[in-house]
Amino acid sequence: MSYDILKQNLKKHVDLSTADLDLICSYFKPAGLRKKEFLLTQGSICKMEGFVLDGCFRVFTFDKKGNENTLYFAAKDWWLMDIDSFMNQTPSDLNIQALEDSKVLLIDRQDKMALYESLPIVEKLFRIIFQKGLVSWQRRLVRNHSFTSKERYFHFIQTYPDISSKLMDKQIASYLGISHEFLSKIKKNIK
Amino acid sequence: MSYDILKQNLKKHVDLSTADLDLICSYFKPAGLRKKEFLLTQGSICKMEGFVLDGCFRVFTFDKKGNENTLYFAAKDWWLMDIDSFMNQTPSDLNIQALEDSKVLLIDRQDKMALYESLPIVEKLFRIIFQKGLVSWQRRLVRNHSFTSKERYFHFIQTYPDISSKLMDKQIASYLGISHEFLSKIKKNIK
DNA sequence: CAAAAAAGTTGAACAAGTTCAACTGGGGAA
DNA sequence: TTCCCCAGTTGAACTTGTTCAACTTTTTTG
Repeated sequence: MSYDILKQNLKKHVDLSTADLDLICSYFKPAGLRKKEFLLTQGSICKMEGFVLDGCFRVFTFDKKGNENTLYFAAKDWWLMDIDSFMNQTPSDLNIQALEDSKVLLIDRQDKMALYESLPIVEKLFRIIFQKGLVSWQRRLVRNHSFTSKERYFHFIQTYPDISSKLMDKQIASYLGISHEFLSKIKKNIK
Repeated sequence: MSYDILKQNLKKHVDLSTADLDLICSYFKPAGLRKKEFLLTQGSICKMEGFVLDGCFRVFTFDKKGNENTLYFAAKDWWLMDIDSFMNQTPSDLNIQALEDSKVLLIDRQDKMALYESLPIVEKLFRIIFQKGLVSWQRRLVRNHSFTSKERYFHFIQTYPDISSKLMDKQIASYLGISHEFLSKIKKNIK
C-alpha cells in the first residue's frame, strides 16, 4: 500500500501507534503529477502540503533579476511545501515542479489544522520535523560560506547520489548558487 | 519582572493562558554572562537553551580552514540554541559568545522535555517557532544566492539596525560570508 | 525520422571577492 | 599618561566566478 512510505517516515521521528498512523494517513490524498507539471507557482497561495511517494520535484524561485534559484529537491520520502504560504495563506515566492512523472500524498490546510487539533502528537511530530529541517538549513548555510563551489558540488552529489543523478547540470548549478557554465568548467577540471 | 519579555515573545506565537505562561516561565532560570563569555563552545555538548533578556550574542563556528563563520546574532527577545546538540546531546559545532554583558533565561534539556510532557501546547508553540525559523533560513539562503555582497550588507543593517549597530565590521563580514577587507571596500564605495 | 528546442561545452573578457602586507587610529589596561 | 593591541583601511596581485557568444550534443516533439 502506498501509505507505507509515509508511515515509515513518520515513525522515524516519533513513536506512533498503528491507530495514530492510520488516522494521520486518512487525511492525506494521493495525487499524480506529470513531468514538468507544477504543484505550486510563484504568486499563488499554497493550498497543499505534500509528501513524495515517487518521482522527483524541484522547489525554486525567480529572483528580481529573473534568475532561477533552487531551494531544494524532493524525491521519494521527502516533504514538499511552502510552509510560509501554506500556514499564512499569503502569495508564495516558490515554484514546485515535477521533474518526472510523480506521485504524492497531499493534505490541505484545513485538514492539517484538523489533524493538529484531533491528534496532539502530530504537533510533536512536526515540531521534530521542523527542528531537524532547521538544523539542515543552518548546516547548508555554513557549507555555502566555508566550501568552494567545487567542494559544494561534490558534497551534493555524494550526499544525494540518487537525487543528483536524475538532475540536469543546470538545475544542480542553480541549487549550488553558481552559473551552469561554471559548473561545466568545474566538471571539466576534474577529469 | 524579567519574565515579561519571554511571556510577550511566547504570546506572539500561540495564545497562552496566564497559568500556562507562568508554568512555562517557572522552568527558565535567569543567568548573566559577561562580555566575551561563552554560553557554549564547539566540541562540548549543549546543555542549555536560552532566551535573551538583554545584551547580545554571536553564534558562530570555526570551519576546517579555521575561518569563523557566523550563523546569527541574538539580541533581546531572541532565542539562542544549538538545537542539534541540545536535542541529541552530541558535541556541538557551534560557539555562542556574549558580545556584551548580557542576561538570559535558560532551560536545560531535562526541564525542556518535562515541559513538553506537562504542557502539550508547548509542542505547538515550538512547532510554530521552528516553522518560522525554517522559513527565515530558507529566505536567507535565497538572499545569499541572489544578492550581491553589497545588497546583503544593506539588507542586514536595514533589517536589524539595533543589532548591527552593536557589531564590529569583522563580525558583520563573517555573517555575510565575505572577508572584512572586502566589507571595508564596500563601505568605502558607498561614500 | 527530421526539425527544433533545450542542455552542455568552451573561450575570452570582465567583475567580484580574497589574500597578504603595510599602514592608521582609537580604546583599554597598567 | 603611555603603550599596546586590535579594528579598520588601503593597495596590489591573485583567484574565483560571471557573462556573452559560438558551438556541439542530446532530447523532445510534430
